[in-house]
Amino acid sequence: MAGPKGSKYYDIFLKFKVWLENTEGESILGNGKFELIDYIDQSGSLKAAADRLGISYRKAWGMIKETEEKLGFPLTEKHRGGQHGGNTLLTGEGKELIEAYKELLVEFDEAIYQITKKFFNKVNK
Amino acid sequence: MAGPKGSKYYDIFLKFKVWLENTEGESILGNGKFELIDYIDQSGSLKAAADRLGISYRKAWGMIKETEEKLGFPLTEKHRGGQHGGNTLLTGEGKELIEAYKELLVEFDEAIYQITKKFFNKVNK
DNA sequence: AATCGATATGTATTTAATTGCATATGGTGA
DNA sequence: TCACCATATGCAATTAAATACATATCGATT
Repeated sequence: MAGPKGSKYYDIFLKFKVWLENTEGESILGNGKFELIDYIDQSGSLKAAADRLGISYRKAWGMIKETEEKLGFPLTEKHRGGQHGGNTLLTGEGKELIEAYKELLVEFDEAIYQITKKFFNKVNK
Repeated sequence: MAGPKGSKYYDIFLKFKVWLENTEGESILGNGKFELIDYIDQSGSLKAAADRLGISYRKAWGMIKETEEKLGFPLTEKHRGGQHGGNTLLTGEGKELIEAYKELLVEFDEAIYQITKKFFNKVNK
């Protein structure tokens, strides 16, 4: 980590996480679900997104369902049937959400840099 | 949340979390453990701190042990025996750590305020 | 109408995390 | 030296979370 080799917190790192929560304190979506939604957007398929994330289709499906239920509106538009079995696209809200989240992460990273630096300066020796 | 009543994300909140991690990606200490350490500092007793947090002594003891093992140095100084059974105090490192963490949280809160506001402005309506 | 592949979903299983239980240790003051 | 009470720690038990398994539905294309 920050600081010279051998300092107390040399191989300790400060990590952070952001997520959306409802009034009951239930997590609605964090990084994993954002990634899933992003991949759905890129591939047009829930199955493809699940494969890419290395999780089961069953799990990915459950993640989306749970998120949409808690949010109260859909992020995806699913179609089944057809020669290719079906597909999943993002709604306008879904697209807006991943865009906003990506920007959020960038800004978070920037803000955190200075804070982290200061923290380790204080604590390392 | 941010935005007028009735807006899409009206009762959705953006939350964050910070914690220390080692090179193996194991969590070393997050908010719960910081709180525990802070209460130990205030009370001079692991048991009192556990009671205040509403967790078992067994659990609190395990939290401290695990943290110190992963960190590689002690945050507490335990004494047992005596009329009152014993007590637990913070080491210099322990005190420094909770001080630094408290400041970190304040700075995080400040930084996040603007970012959160922007996020919900983008995404609400 | 038969095929194919993704969506849809209940149920069972396994694994991990938490909690609780029981019991030992140690030292000060009465 | 006995009682008291917090620290110390293994182990059982309970819960919760993640994964796997099985099976159904749907509709464009052939």
